[in-house]
Amino acid sequence: MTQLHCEFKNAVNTFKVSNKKVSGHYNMAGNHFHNYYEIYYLLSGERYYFIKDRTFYVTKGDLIFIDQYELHKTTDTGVPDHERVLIYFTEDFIMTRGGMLPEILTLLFKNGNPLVRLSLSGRNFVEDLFRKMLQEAQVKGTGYEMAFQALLMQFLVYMARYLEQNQTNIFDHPSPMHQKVSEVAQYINGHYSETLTLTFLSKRFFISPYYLSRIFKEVTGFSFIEYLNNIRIKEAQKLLRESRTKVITIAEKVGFGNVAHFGRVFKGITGQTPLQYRKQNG
DNA sequence: AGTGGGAGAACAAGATTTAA
DNA sequence: TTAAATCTTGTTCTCCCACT
Repeated sequence: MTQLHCEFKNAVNTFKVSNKKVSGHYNMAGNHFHNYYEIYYLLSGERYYFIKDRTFYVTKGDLIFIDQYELHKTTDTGVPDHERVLIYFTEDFIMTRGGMLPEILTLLFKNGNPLVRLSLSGRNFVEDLFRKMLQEAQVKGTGYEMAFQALLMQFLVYMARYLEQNQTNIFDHPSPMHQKVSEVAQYINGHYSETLTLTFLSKRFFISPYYLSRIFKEVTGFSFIEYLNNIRIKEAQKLLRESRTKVITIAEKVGFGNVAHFGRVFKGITGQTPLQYRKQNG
């Protein structure tokens, strides 16, 4: 496994670009939603990418745009070896100029279709930009942050125009199993504030709980409880940021029976207590 | 010092996940 | 599919901190 990894960070804005070649099979671990925009580009190999409530089959030359706070995870397709480019950036990193930027970000990241399958010329163009970005981030010459920002802008504008000209395809679920799990995930997204158990869902979707548990993990990369908790904590974070609601009330609103448990899960996922999070982000 | 919101530890009961 | 292993959750109790 080879890896190049560059990061720039201060209090206000952040970007990060990395290039990773993975030999064999790999399933990611760690943070599964964050306040960065994320761009994932597959140089070679194939992956499944689960985003929010459905799985995309990603192959060489595909781009994925992941919005802020969107739950996501890549999983193995069974085919070994892949190489990808990953770019993260915060809104502040790029929002320093006016123009069309908010519209472009909306078009690319909030259009309901995270997967873009590029033409050959499109691939050449973006791969060239990615190479330059990686080089800037690696060499860190004078003004490299600005240079990186300019390259990122160029990429975003190119993609916005690309999407305007090319019909965005609606991609099929990779298999009926993926579709079934996607339905369950959609249900969870709509009902996380209620009491949800695997048994309840398995009855509602006519699958045995054991089987559901297994395919859910296989498709999403999350166990049922992990997924549910991530959705709940994501919403709790939003409430902590955007309201003054008491922690105990937030815990109830997002579906936790008691605060003690809410606090435990919150810390497990974010590494912070709810109030620490509010202090930092509220 | 008293009060209330919040964090967290320990434990038992129950639910989920895994291996066969 | 099942049983066993493991993890999750609710309860309760203690401690901490800010405020009065």
